[in-house]
Amino acid sequence: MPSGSVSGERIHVQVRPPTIDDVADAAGVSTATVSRVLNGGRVAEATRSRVATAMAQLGYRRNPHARGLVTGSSGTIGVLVPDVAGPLYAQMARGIEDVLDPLGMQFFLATDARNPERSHAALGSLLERRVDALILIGNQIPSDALRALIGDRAPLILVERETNDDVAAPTIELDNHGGAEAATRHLIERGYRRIAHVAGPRRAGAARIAGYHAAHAAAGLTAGPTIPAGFTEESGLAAAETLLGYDDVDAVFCINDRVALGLMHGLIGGGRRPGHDVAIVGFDDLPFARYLNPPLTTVRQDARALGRCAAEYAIAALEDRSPPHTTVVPTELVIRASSPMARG
Amino acid sequence: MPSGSVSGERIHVQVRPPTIDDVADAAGVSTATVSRVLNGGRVAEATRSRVATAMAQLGYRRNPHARGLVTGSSGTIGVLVPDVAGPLYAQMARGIEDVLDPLGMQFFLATDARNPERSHAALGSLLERRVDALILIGNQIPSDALRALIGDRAPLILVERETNDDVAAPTIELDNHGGAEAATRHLIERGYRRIAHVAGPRRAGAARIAGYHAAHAAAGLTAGPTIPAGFTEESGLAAAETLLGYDDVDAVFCINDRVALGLMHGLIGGGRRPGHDVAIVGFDDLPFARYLNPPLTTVRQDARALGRCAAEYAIAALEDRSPPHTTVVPTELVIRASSPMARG
DNA sequence: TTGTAAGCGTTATCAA
DNA sequence: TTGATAACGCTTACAA
Repeated sequence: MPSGSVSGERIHVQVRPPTIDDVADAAGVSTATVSRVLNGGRVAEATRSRVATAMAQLGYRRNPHARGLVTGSSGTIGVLVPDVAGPLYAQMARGIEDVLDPLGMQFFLATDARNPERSHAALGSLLERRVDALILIGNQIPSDALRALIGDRAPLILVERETNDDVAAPTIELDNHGGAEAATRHLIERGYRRIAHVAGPRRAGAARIAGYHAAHAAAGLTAGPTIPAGFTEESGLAAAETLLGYDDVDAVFCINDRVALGLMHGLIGGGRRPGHDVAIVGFDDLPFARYLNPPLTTVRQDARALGRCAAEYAIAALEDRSPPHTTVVPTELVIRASSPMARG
Repeated sequence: MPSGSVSGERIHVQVRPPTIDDVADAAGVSTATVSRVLNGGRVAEATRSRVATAMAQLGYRRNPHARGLVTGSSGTIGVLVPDVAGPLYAQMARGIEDVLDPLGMQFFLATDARNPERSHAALGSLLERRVDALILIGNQIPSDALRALIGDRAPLILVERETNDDVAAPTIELDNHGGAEAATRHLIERGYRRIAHVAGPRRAGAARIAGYHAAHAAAGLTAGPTIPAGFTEESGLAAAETLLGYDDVDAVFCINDRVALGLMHGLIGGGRRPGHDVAIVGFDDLPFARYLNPPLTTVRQDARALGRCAAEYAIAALEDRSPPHTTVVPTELVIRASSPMARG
């Protein structure tokens, strides 16, 4: 015998969420009819509204598990990024959300921290979730391993892939070469003659190095020193040490804004004035760039657009419209005070 | 009659992923046994290894939809953030991932851009996904609306809630008051006597204003002007305009680093030298802070730890271990060159 | 220790 | 236009 409820007592019952059966009962129709209302099938208007009322009253939400079980799809996309904390990756995620959200789709975000082992594990758990498609950003898994892992489970979209072997999948890339070339050409046009490059690793880094050289070649100039670095302020700071050794360098093109920031810091510490003694150009146009002292000339990339593009391709692939094989997203040079006309 | 396969032809068949039945057949056991292996039930070692082999050979992955359907849970947590692109939110997401990943759980990230309408919609789609728990970051939905929407569907964890009405849910907050007080006290101790505050909106902003006043009160000083601003460089720049009007102000405590950056930029533009004519303190310790010129004194917050904490509470709630009602995460003052000893 | 079988909440195929 | 009903792939009593 259940104990009587004491006045003021509040019994917490975990209520079972309403099912399609509950709705069908409430509306006096079959579950098939409710399902048709849900999925936009042919239903008499009167019936439809009765069902709609019942759903609203019960606060019905369809169960995605049951739905996924029968349809074989999850309405979900898996996104693998190197690092959630990178502002550019966050922007890409935002772009992906821009297109998924209106479609009622969501995405799982996983990170691999550029670690191959972690990469495999993350991809595994994404596939485990039965994502309908996969967007891989800055990925480094070799193409054969990728294929072995993914097979035909889900269409694949690659963004800024970091290896050179070809994968039979739509790829979206930033115009790293063009951006670097434009940045370097800008410095040349402003009268700088000894332009160093603080370079980044991997594929994107290599493309920017190539662009840097191309601009020199086009102007009939000899490229300056290339100093290898990473992607953070810290490695920019380290590059400054090296650069302070060259007193003929009058401009530096940096692999990105964060490196440029570290570099500027180091140069100032070494008694050189960015924007006066030495011109600086970055890459990315992070929010802080225009507020630096001096404001940083840089190559803007629209990471959000990249994300949007990737998501659109993913949707296209799901709908059997095959997306283009390779897309290159343009960059834009933003000129600020860190690269004035050379005093020469 | 199916046409014979032509030599060299490659027929692309969308292969049905292996099911638990396939594994059972391959291993010569029942599906129940396979399920036990999967879920760590009692199985003879010999059987277990046979099943494991079969799973490996087939490349079996359990279907989360079927699983979710019967268990009633999804192994998934919903996270609602104001804005994916904010570096701090990204760090929180990372902290959440830190604890979810080892548990084989994943999270859905939704954003509301501080927009109430969007907030409801995002929460709806998260609930639609049948997330097992919900982490709301910087949320502004009034408590009654929140309860109406969520009910008992999922345990709720609140991080840095931005309204004042109380919700019966575990809440994690940054020590905004303490951090602001420490920053202001630091300026006072360094000999500054006319300290302005570039303030932020909402609850966190109010707590920091209170901390700023508390430090003044404790020192028997009168607080300087408080200039309302937002959270970006742009509003810091605008605040600089105002501040240039006060020539007695010798130090500024800013709501965050981005605002401090904009402010410094504006002050320099107005002929005042941060770290010389005027001391500056920020909040957050974003990566760029220590590389500014001068390096920015700021209040570090460990957003990743906040995220970890939230995820742990969510897990605890799922396991019926009730998490503490309110947790305040401490901050740490990081002293750099933007706040030297006052010359006075 | 293992197997049998009954759901879980949908969608989709038939008939009516 | 509607309604039965059989999957979908898994977990979990209950039996053996």
